[in-house]
Amino acid sequence: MKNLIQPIKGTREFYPEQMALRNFIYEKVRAVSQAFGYQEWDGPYIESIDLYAAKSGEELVKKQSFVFEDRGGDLVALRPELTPSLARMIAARQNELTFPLRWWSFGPFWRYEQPQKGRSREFFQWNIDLLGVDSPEADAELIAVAAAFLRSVGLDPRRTAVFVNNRRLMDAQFDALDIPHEKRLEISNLIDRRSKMDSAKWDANALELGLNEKQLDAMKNVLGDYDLWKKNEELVRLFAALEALGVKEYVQFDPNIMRGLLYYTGTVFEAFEISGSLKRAILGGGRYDNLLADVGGQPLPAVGFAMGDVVIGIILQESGLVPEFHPSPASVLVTVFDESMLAKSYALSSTLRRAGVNVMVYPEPARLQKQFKFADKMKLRIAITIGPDEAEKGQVAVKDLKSGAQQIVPEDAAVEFVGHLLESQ
RNA sequence: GUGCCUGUAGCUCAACGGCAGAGCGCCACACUGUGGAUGUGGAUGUUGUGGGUUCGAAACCCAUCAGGCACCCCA
Repeated sequence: MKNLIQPIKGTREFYPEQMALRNFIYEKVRAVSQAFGYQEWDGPYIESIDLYAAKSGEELVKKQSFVFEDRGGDLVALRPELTPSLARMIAARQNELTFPLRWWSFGPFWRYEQPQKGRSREFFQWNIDLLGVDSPEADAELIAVAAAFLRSVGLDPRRTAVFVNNRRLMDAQFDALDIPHEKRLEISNLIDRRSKMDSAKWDANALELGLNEKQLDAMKNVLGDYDLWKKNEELVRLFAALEALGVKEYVQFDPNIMRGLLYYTGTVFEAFEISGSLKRAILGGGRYDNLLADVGGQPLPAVGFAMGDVVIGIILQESGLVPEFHPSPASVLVTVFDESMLAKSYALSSTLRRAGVNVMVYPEPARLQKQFKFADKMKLRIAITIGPDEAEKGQVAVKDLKSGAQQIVPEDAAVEFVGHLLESQ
């Protein structure tokens, strides 16, 4: 045991129970995506480093990507995000695709980070994007998709919320405060961290970045003004659309949401658990209208978001929202009484399978006690035994493991009897 | 890359300089044609690794590896 080679730091091992959670998230993601008419797609898992160097932030490419040299000497990266692949694939077929385009994807990504709660180096991410429409209503649709997902997994508005802001609105505030353009990125990053820092320290940092006292006070007024959205026509329309879409109770305006990524141009949003142990975004996204042109395509407006599987997985578990784990997909165990009964047991299992029942056969003769214990641990519904007594009369013993009742039925009636038992939940 | 914390049985942990233990789980039996409950018994460890201090180290010191948490960044 001590000599096991350890898995690579930050990678994920999905034992059946974790796999069930991953599949649960995937199923919910798919259902919501399809409910809004989005098409599933995927890109390559490895890409040339150049794809990211063109537009992703330096941090993401240089420090957070798994980069290596292939046998031809080219630098390739395990994809740290999907949007550049999306932009390229769309640009390559821009004249043949039918817009507006609604695409979603769920697949693995890699980032070289320090693993900690809510963060691993290998993770699955849901990406969903609407391309070709530039309107607050399109932004609202994506936020509605996010809210619909939260609702579908059982997270209600008391527990989770989507916080919305708008980059253009904030830029107008920066203009009004005479904050120079070259400082806005750092100040935005600082605003992003505001909820995690104590206020005195935050103030000190802001002054250090070059704000004067007057600007700092005015900035704090802006960041505390939760009615600021009423001054922005885009946000007024956005909230009207959210109300019509039936998700308004999930959404709040918050001027402190900035988001680090450089390419956002308008609406930005992030979903959080309101009172949980985790101060990490469940999902985040926004409008990015310049990206297609940046990678060499025709200009194309776009809005989308991404959700990692790690944070939502922790929240679902901590909230008790993960469905009960069923160790085995089978509902029936056919026991093996002894060597001479092996063939009969296999034959019965085959008959049941052809009738559409998921069936396991105990793989060797063993004490029935052991076999029933196994069936119990695997949470199977039914155990069937064919011993000498049954075999002699052409019968089988069917036991309902939930009620404990066992019934002897003719062999050729077994399929029907098992079917009834399984239907009776 | 920086800081703090933790590595003891399959799991959760105790022992904090003096014989390495408990609970859960596992296996067997009570009960050789039937699971969940109960009882009895049993197996499992180079105490992460390497070195040092000491009559004596799981414990103290150094190094190293691994993990967790936070910073950074972000899904």
